[in-house]
Amino acid sequence: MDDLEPLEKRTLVDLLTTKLREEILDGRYAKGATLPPERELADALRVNRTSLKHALMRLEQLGLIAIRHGIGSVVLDPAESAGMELVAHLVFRADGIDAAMLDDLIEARTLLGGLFARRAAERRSSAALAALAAPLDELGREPMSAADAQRLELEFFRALVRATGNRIFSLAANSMYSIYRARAHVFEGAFDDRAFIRESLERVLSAVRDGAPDEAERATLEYLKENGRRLSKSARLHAEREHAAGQRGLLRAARGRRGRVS
Amino acid sequence: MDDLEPLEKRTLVDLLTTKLREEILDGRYAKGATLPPERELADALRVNRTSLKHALMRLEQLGLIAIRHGIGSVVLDPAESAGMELVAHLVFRADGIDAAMLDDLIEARTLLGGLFARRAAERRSSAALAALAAPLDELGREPMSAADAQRLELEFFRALVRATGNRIFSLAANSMYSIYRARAHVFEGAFDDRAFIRESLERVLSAVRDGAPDEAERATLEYLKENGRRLSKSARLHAEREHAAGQRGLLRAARGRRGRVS
DNA sequence: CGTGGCTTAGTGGCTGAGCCACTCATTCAC
DNA sequence: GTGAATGAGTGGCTCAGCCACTAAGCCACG
Repeated sequence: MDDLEPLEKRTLVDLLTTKLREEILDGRYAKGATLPPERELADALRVNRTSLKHALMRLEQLGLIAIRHGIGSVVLDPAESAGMELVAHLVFRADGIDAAMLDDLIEARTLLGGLFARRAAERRSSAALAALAAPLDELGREPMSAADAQRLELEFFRALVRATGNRIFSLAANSMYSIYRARAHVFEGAFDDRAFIRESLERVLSAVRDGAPDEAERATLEYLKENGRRLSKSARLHAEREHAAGQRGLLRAARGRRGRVS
Repeated sequence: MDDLEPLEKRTLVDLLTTKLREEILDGRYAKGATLPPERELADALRVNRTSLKHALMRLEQLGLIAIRHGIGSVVLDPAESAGMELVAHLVFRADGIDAAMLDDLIEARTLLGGLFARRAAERRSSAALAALAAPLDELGREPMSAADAQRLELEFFRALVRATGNRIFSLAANSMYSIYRARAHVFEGAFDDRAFIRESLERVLSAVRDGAPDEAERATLEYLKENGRRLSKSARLHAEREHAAGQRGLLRAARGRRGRVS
C-alpha cells in the first residue's frame, strides 16, 4: 500500500494560531493596535489563557505581533518584521491559495535557483556532485508516479543548494520548500512529464559537473521557468476542483483525501 | 540623548529557549533522540512545566525539535528542517560569533544583493526609486555617526529589495537583517567610511534608475564585496575586544553597553 | 500461531486559579 | 513645575491536576 503520511497535527494551539494569524493577515487588526487583553481574548475564544499564550508566542515568533509586558500584544506590519517562515502561510490561506503571492514565490524560486546553480558550478565539489546524481538516477526507475517525480525533483534542488556550500542558502531553501511537504498534492500536476524533468535536470547536472556557471544558470532558469508555469497551472486546476467540490456540499468533508483533515 | 533601543527582553522563557537552543546546536543531544520528558526537564531546570513548554514550542517553530504527543520532543537536524529564522542564532552563539557562519551570511548577502539590484533595475518603478533616494539623501547630512550611516545603508538595501516587487525577497531580507537590529554595534566599524558608502550606493541607484540591470548588479556586487570584508573585520575586532574585556573579569558585566543585558 | 483487543506506563495537551512584575496615567506633596 | 507615589490594566509565571495519545506487553479468540 501507499506510504501514508501521518495525519496533520491539529492541536488546540494550532487552531488558535491559525485563527489569529488569518485574522491578522486579513487586516482585522490595525498595525500598531493592540490585540484584546489575554484574559479577555481567552474568554472570548473559550480557551484557557495558557493555551492562548502559546498561540500568541507563536505569532510573535512569526513576526506578526510583539508581546509587551504591561502593555499588550501589538500588531506589526509583516512586510517590516516577518521572516521567510511566513511565506507558507501567505501563499496558503484559509480560503485558498493567494495567486499573487504564489507568483512571487515561483519567481523567487526561479531566480534563486539560477543563482544556486551558478554557485554550485563554481564550487563543484565531488561529494555534492554525487548527491546531485542520486535523485536523477532514481528518476529513471519504474514505476514512477507524478508524486515520486515531484519528490525527486525537490531532492535534486535541495542537493543543488547544498552544493553551493553556503548553509544560509540551505536554510532559505528549507523555508521556501516547507510548503511542498505539507501541500505537495496541489502541485502534483506539474510533474507528469517525467522526460522533460529528467532531461532538463541532466543538463543542469552536466553544467555543474563541467564547472560551467553560465550554462548551469541558463539551464536551471530554462527549466524553472517552464516548471513555474506548470506549477501555477496545477495550483489553478486544484483550486477549481476544490471549488467544484465545495458546491457539492458535504462531499468536501467526505472526500477523504489522504493525509488531510478537512 | 541617543535614541535608545528598548532593552532586550529577557524573560524566563527567553532564557530557557536560549539555553536549550544552544545545547541542541552544540550537539548535546543526538539527532533523532528525544529530550528528557517535560516534567523531568522542568524539574532539572527549576522552572514550571508550563514555562518549559513555551520554550519547547519555540524550538519546535525554529525547526530544532518536533514535539510529539505521547512520544516526546525529538531532536531534528537543523540542516534539514530549520528555516532562515535560525540564521541569527547560528551566527551569534552564546560563546561568540561563529566566523564560518558569518562568512556564509556575508556571501549570501552579497550574492542576493546583486540579484535584487538586477531585478530592481528591470522593474524600475517610480515609487521604489523615491524610496531608494531617501536614505541616500539623508546620508549626506551632518552630523552623521557610523551607526547612522549603518542604519541608512540598511534602509537603502531594504528599499532595494522592496523595489524588486517580490514580497518573498522582502521576507528573506528581513530574516537576514534581523541580526542587524539586535547586534548592529558589532558591525559598526564597517561604516566609518561614509564617502565610500555614499558613492557606491549612488552608482547603484543610478543604474537602477537608468534601468541597467547589468550595471546595477555589478555596482552592487562591487560595494557588497568590499563591505563584506569590512563587516568581517569589524566582527573580528569586536570579538577581540570582548575577549580582552573578558580577561578583566567583572568589567564584562559592568561595562554597561547600552541596549544590552550582559 | 497469528490476529486483534485490552491494559498499563509514560508522555505531551490543556485547564483554572492565583500571584508577581511591568507600564502608564493620574494624583499629590513639595 | 517637578518628581514621587499610587492604582488600574496588562503580561509573566507558578501550581496542581486531569485528559489524550503512543507504544509495548499481555491475553483471548479464531
